[in-house]
Amino acid sequence: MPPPEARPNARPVSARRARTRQRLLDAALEVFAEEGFGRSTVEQVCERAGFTRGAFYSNFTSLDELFLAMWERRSAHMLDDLRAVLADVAPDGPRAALHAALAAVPVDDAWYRVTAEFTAHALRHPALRRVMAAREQAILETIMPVVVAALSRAGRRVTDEEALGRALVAVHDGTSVQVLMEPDSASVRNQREQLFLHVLDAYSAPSEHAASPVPVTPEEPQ
Amino acid sequence: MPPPEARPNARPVSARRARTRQRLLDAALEVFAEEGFGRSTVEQVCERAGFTRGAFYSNFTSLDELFLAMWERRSAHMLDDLRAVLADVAPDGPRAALHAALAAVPVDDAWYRVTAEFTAHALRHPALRRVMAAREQAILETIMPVVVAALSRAGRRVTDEEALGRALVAVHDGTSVQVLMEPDSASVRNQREQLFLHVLDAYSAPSEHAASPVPVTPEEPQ
DNA sequence: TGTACATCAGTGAACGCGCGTTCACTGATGTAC
DNA sequence: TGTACATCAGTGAACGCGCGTTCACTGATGTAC
Repeated sequence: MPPPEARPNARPVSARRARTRQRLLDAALEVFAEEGFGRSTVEQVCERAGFTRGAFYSNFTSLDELFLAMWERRSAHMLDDLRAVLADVAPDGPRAALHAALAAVPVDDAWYRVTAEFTAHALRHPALRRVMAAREQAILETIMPVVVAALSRAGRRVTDEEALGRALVAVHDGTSVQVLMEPDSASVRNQREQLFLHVLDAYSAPSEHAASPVPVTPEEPQ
Repeated sequence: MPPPEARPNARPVSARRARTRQRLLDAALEVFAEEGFGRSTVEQVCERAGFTRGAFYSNFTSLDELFLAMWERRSAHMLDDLRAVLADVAPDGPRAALHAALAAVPVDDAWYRVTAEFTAHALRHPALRRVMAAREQAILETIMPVVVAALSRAGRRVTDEEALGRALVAVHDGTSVQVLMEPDSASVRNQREQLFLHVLDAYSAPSEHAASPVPVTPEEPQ
């Protein structure tokens, strides 16, 4: 039976080594967020993590590899959080589910910067593009059952699941920048939420046997 | 009367100098798009433009300054294109206006990468953040009158212009990545267009005196 | 239109630093008995 | 539980390259007469 990580011929990773890797990965996120990926150096990451450069080369072959490892770990982690939150809080309908989801995936300055650069980088490298595509797929598989269920409880059925999923991701990405650019504006945050609700509405229809087939979109706040 | 560029004490820029600057700006876009901003060097930009590094320092003080100048020029140029196209093609209602606008702002791989990195960079530097905010404002002022007019011709009036404008920008940004990640997928492009139409619909209502107050969203293709 | 001179704009060589990458080493961790 | 040995994981010094930045220079452009 293969070891947990399923790497065929890999030696088991010692605890010390795992700690070192983790500290390098954490440092990488901080440095990349502050300096930008392209401007970050091996030296900076090692200094932040409290190691010499030799330690880096003993664990990774390049900054690119570290960047990818860090991004994958981190985004997998966020997806776990999202899953956990959605599993608990979903049952109260679309608005509650939306609030829970937005709380679970907070719009985070540092992470946004890193992901924006990773995206740009991925558009240049087919292998990374596949990584991003897989991640997006995982996101959709995580949220869509919950979205569908929450809408159903509100008396609405989803007309085109794929289109809705893509729309939600697009709205998330597109509005995140706006929130980050004007972090103190409550109206930007409200408009973001409204847009989500409008999209839920547009991609679902009243189900036939529903008690009260009302649209999801609530009174517009102002 | 101040010179065209309105720089108080600046000497007039010679034609030769203007050509050099322009070649450096063009080279910068190419190099930044290929290598990423952070990984680009003065040397690479100069080689691409056919100059020695001295020429660069005679025209700019840093790569940051070049990046900003290039981004501003380029995005101003795209905005001009958009304005021109919209001035001509708008009168046929929302769908035609949308098509015209999407054609005028093509989803361009190289430009997307550069803008993604510029955004990340701007989130780190308040001065650049202001530049981006001003650009966004200019975009809204350019498109919103046309959007409002086109909807009005379709018998609909906009309920919240600010919210609609922000929603359109967010949808543009968010769906652009998706199109670039799967450039050959017709359905991604269609879904992008559908989403735009849904948003136009959600943020407008039938006007009272309209002949035929129908929604903008057409039959769903599939 | 031609010549002399002044200023401008880009050249190319030089300097030095920061960093990537390597590697012989030492201290830490694990194992056998 | 203690000792001897083996392997692993990170250290730190060394090397060299690429690039940022400067600057004395030359050829290009403009101007006066």
